[in-house]
Amino acid sequence: MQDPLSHLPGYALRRAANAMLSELSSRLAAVDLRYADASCLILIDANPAITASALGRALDIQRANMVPLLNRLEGAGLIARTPLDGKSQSLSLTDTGRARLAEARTIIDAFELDLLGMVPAEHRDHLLPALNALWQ
Amino acid sequence: MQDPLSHLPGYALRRAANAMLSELSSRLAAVDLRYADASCLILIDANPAITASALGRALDIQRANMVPLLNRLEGAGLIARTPLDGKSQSLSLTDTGRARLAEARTIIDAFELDLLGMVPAEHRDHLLPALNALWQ
DNA sequence: ACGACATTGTTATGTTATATAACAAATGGG
DNA sequence: CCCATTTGTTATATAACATAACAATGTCGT
Repeated sequence: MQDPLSHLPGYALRRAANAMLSELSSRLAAVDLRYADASCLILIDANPAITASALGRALDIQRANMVPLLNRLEGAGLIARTPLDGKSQSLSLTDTGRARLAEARTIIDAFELDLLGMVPAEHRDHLLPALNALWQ
Repeated sequence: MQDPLSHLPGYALRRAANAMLSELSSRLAAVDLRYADASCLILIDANPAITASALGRALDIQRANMVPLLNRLEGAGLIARTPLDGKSQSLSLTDTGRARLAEARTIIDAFELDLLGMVPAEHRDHLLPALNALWQ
């Protein structure tokens, strides 16, 4: 089968991201978290009292789409929303949330190692800077 | 803002792929094609009389999800489905499809150049092999 | 201090991509 | 020739992402 697509960086980027996301998602399912959930927990942990919209901006998720996401995390008892000034609300991890995040980190760290392990050594150190240049 | 996520290859991969896909999609909209449409046209062109399910396998798209995709391409007059053996059907580009593909190629080629141009020179040649190692 | 303007959280809604299960019809290997 | 597999298809569900609108609130310039 002729595959002219593999020569296109954009196509390879898409396929690689899909494969990665699918594998990571299934591993995170073991602790009942989605990819976006884990990202939120990590970012809230690193930025205590961050605002819902600031979190959305950091993750490039629209305000409107943060609502069901945060509802789910709050419903699972992982985060708490505290009114900040009548308009904004500050987000924080509950104890349960911190514990779950610790579990997620174990999974994620192992995953990232496996991911980099798939890349031939001579290309490995170039991957992260190259990828970050594409969006940051 | 603390951003522990940018250090994670998996996260960078996701963000880069999203940024790429969003930009390419909006450029392809100029010729009324989606990302998946363009991929199909390219692959059908490179593999004349390819079967619908073989195309789906090559693109990692489920058989069931190929149906609306191919319906759309056929409805737009870009491809033709020809019964092959009573069970399979062979796909081919119409003249309109070939012309549209030529337009798409111009857009895609320019896009891939721009994409690689965003990557610092010292990392550039490592991107494609690194990405392909992650899924192929 | 006030008024114009921007921001926040939210609801509602739509689209795209992707997943599974089921089906009839047809193929192909043993 | 039979049985497992493949093909195209329908129906359906979920996740991710987008837009528009809204009320309430904050902010900034004057």
